[in-house]
Amino acid sequence: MRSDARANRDRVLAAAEEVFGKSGNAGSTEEVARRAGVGIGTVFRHFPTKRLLLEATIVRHLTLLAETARARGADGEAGAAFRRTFREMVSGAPAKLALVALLEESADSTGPAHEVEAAAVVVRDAVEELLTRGQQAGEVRADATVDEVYLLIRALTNARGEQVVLDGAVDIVLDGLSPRRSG
Amino acid sequence: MRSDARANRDRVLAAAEEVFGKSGNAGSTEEVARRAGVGIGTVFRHFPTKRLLLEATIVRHLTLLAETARARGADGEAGAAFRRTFREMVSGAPAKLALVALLEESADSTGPAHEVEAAAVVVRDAVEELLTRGQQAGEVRADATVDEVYLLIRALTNARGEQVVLDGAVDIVLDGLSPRRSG
Amino acid sequence: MRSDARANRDRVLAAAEEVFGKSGNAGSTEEVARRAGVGIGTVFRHFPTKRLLLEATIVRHLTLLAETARARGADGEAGAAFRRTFREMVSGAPAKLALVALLEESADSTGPAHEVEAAAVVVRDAVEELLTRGQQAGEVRADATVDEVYLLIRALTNARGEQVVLDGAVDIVLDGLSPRRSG
Amino acid sequence: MRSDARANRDRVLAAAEEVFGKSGNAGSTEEVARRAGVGIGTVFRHFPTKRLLLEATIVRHLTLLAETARARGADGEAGAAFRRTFREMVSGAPAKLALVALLEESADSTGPAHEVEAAAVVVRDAVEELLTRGQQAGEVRADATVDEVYLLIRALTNARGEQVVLDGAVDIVLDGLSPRRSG
DNA sequence: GATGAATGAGAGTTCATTCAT
DNA sequence: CATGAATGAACTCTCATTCAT
Repeated sequence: MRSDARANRDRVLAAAEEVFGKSGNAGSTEEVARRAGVGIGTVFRHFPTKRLLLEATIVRHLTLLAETARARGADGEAGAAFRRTFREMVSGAPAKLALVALLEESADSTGPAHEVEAAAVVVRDAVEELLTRGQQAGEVRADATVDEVYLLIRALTNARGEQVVLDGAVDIVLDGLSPRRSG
Repeated sequence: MRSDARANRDRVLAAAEEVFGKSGNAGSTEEVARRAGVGIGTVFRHFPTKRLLLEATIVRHLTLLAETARARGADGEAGAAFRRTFREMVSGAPAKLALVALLEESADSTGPAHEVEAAAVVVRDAVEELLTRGQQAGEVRADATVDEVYLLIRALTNARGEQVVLDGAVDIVLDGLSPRRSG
Repeated sequence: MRSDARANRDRVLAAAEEVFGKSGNAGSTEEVARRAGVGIGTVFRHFPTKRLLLEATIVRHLTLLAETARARGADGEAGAAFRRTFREMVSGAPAKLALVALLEESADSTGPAHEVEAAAVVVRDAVEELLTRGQQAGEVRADATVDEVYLLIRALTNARGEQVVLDGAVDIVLDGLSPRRSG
Repeated sequence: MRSDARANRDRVLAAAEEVFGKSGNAGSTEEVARRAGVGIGTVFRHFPTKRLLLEATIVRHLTLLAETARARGADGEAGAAFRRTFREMVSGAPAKLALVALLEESADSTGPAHEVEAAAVVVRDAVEELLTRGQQAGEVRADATVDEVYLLIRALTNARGEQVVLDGAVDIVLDGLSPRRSG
């Protein structure tokens, strides 16, 4: 029955990403169970508290994000890879990075767990690698730091608005990240 | 006793801005009452539902924000005024514009009330005026739209991070908003 | 200023009869104040608890009822007077005697106050006089007791239904109260 | 655990009948839970709003009442069956039919739900059948309508008073319902 | 291991009552 | 005396968490 349990765990996590991604921390554990097609007890067997479920959801998402970033970064020219990945992280994962912000609302507020921080570091590292390669290729301004780029990604990820407006805003930011003229 | 009531109303609003600004919609009305130093009944006398309290808090904040923007915009040279105001809106009002996003989480989800939308329009108008004047002075890129600029402000306002990182990110964005070189 | 106070007291009582008559004990004291056109403080100055306001309302109503009964009873022939009064008490005072029942719902449930019982006794006495005179005139069955008649009045007073149905039911009861054939 | 749930549901309904029968709509759901020996959450799991609990209580009571009426009505001679059932409905179910009246007090006041109305119709139908049979047997006055009889039952059901007085009042009413002499 | 009924602390809201003005 | 703002206990309802089956 090990595979059943594993399958249930995954369905719960997928359901949790939907629910928390849409309704934030206000999404209920029962809603997660319903969408996963399991009983509420099963959710709590795998994730003993709501907080842990939220953390696992975030870790899962960040891990997928980092993998995508690495895969994209391997392809082709450095500057284009950086910009493509920047765009994808912002547009392709709507409201998901926002999950991280939810942890801060969480009652006990003991800050993100180690596992979450570790996963976030992996994402940051992926961004860093893309950024560094872009800068070395002279396609991204040299004085931009990973922290700044990562903050911009997070900020835009959470922004709500029409797609065309968001795309325009990303264009502006990427222009700001292009190499400076004189010096 | 009218002045007492008015004073209490203001204290409640100030407390609500703190509480909702920090904990989002998850912040409790009781916490607001506690911070305001009044009984729970007093909060509900002034704002019959939590939703209305949230809306009043947002309107108050947006109104102050618009006033600030207009005051700043009147001073001096157009491009500098635009950039100064952009910076102030992002840095000076941490996590406050985020309040607007909270309305979407609100249970009934009937969208923001008219008063809130009206207040948001006032802010957008203030931004628009600054943007237009900056563009006419040739200090801001001509193809940037208000919606894009407003989205960037909102996105950065909600971003969490160290002040120095945030400042750097704003620099990047303002660079992206500077006039394009050759067409 | 004594007359002002007296006038306010009366307006409050009249408002209370409306409110409690319609909404029962669920009617709020503030609603009473609003209808009376006075502040909530004024209501509590005259009637220190809701319970006392309710009792005073009932006493007022019962007193008026008894007066009406006595006035009616003085007119004309005994049997007709009895029947006319019976009808009027049932139809003319819809939902008002029901107020008495509300006392039993009242939280502390220490039973009706002495004043209320005294007023109820006056009503019962008025009914008794009418009944006795009707019986002495041979127009009402001799074996009917005051308690039974009074219970029938109270029961029908509280009954909800269309007027024509209520009238028919009263006819049936009055037939039951007419002298028995072979007795 | 299905049988436990069913048992709890029934205990809650029985407790609700007690509480609402005695204190009306003012009776609290917490009191119901206490009497049923379950947690407050259990009550709300079975009946998501107080209103629904009230309705279910009424439906249950009316259903039992109709069943009793039909069972009694099948036995023996028509006039006796009518009178026996009339007595039982009035005496055997003290303060319970009154529950129906409570719905009108209920906040939203959207009137009784369909289920409640349907159950009430069943009771009325049972009364109608007994009445018609009694009239056909010449044991009940021919001009009495179901509505009138049903109103009398409801009125007397709600009446408070000593048993012996109530019995006497019922005797009077049943006399009023006996066939008219020279009609 | 899975299930879902039961639990009860906590949140929003109401309202009788008090008291400063 | 009148007023109405302030108070807080109590109520309805939600939801994370537990546990018997």
